[in-house]
Amino acid sequence: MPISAVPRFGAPDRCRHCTARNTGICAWFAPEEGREIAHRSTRSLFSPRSQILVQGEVQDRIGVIVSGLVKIVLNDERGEEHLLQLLHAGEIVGDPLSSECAFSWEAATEVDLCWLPPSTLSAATRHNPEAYQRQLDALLWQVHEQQFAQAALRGRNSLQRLANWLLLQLPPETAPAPVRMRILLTRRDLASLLEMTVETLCRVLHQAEERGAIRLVTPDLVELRDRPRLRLLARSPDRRLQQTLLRDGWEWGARSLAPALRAMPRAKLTCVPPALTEPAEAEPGLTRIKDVRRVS
Amino acid sequence: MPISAVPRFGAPDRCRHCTARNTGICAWFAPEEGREIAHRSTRSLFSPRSQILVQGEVQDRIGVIVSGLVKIVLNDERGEEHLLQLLHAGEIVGDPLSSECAFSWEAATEVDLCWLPPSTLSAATRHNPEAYQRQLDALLWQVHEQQFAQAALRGRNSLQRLANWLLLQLPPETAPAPVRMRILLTRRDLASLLEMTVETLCRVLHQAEERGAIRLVTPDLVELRDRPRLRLLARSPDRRLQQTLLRDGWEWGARSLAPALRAMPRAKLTCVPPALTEPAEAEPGLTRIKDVRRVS
DNA sequence: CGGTATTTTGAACTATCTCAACTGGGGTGG
DNA sequence: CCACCCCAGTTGAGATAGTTCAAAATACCG
Repeated sequence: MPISAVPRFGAPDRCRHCTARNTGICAWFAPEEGREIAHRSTRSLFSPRSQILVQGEVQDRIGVIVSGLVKIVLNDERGEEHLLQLLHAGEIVGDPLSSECAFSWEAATEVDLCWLPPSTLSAATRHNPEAYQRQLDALLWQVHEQQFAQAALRGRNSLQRLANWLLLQLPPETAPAPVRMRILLTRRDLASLLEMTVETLCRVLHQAEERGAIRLVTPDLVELRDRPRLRLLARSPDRRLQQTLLRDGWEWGARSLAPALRAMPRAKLTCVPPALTEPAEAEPGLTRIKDVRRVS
Repeated sequence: MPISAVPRFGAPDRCRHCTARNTGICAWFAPEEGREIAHRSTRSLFSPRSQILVQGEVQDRIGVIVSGLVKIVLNDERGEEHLLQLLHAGEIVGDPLSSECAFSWEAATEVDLCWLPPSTLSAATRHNPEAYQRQLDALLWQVHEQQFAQAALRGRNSLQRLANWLLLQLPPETAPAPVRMRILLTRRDLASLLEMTVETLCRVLHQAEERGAIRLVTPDLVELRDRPRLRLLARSPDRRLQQTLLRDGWEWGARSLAPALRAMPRAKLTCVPPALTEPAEAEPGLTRIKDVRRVS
């Protein structure tokens, strides 16, 4: 079913150089088990818009994302797509619980995927009690992540949702001067993720630019201009309340919400090292930008 | 902190007659463990609008809902409340992972809660490998539930969201003629859950009545008039998804296969036996209705 | 280059929100 | 027992954020 999948030849020690070997499920296994699994796993490449698992079809396997971004998509009967969640390197594609996919998994960027044999999970946990604990932690974290993501959409208008999302993607304050990020998602995908139309996303993006919070170097390259202002855009639009909330509200957000929120949808934008982007700006050839994207 | 909490005297065999003893976490323990836990657990009663755990405060314990509905509430910077999720009998209040509450847990109805000692969970799973599997299943289901709930809000207008929610609360097609349900949530809470204002909820509720899908016997008592029409109003984005939700939700609820699986949005309305509601309609005195509510 | 897909802009339209007033049940105190 | 108040629920009318449809501008690719 994955039309553009490109199966790679399997090597026993494939995992050794895998970038995902220390993250997520791959780190749960004991060394011997790891080798066994390495033998039975297969790798696939998916091109940007291809489907990995299709809603409604029967799945018999799960995969680990080695690189790239994967969308969890809900298709309604009008043909509309709803981007529910984004998955990053190290996270799991597919649903270990049910055999029939409730959603589709699609490649948002180019995706390198490592398929594990169907029974891997249960086998690993059977022999390795510690894997249980890890799996539990991972799931608990996922629940949290979902709750925070959901919370981030509530009671906010479009501009606030966008600003909030941008803030979450940004590198920390300590990053060197020209903070830049590449939006790896299409407008369509990002709009769907943030619960708005492409048109609204567009307007709101330029609104954030007009208000001096960011600059759009190219449609998919964002430069941070004024972090406090962006932070302001992400919060309450009500000016009267804004004042009072700058004291109390801030503490609130910082204390209870921020830690887990920051962990949330990172990497939908990817931070691009200044060294690589400078020349791209000097001569904004698009081939250059594509190269950068491949490198990162 | 729970102002209205009424601690009950502790009895060693308290669990024996507990309605939650076979659901959720309580079913995970081995008999001996169960007794040990029974000794160390405490019960509290919470009145409808009281807080059980407060966002931002440190929690050192988790509780099992014996009866009643508990809201997971997010307080944003403006002081607005956002109802993220509802929890039912047998489900867990509090977050086993982190010590500081990211959300508030509040009683939506009268709530009977059983507090477990902090280390209960880890202790149970340490001695009982099967508990791990159960915990995993419960969590996986919770992830599912969240995704479905989120999906149900997407790309739908207010009327569709309400109709969809009503459908999920309804007893199965096979139920006897006058299908009635009591809305246990206030308009405010339900509106928050469905992402709309109270006013919109009200209009949309009466819109569903005008279109002949339901009838509002009293503000909080709904009678199903025309299920297909209601389904039409919900304009289900994906038939398959809808079916999965309905089928699984009910089976799970009825048979209590996997404890946490009953977690579905069910029971925000409560199905009222016709025998009890008939007299209430004949003479719609509110005292009568209150009695019914207490009984159910 | 020329063609196609994506992004951006424009303008009319509409669902939902906001504010404000009204209702009716039911609890309270005289 | 009545008069009163209070609060959840309801209804109405104006304001508006966001959608929809349509078209221009720009990016992308052979």
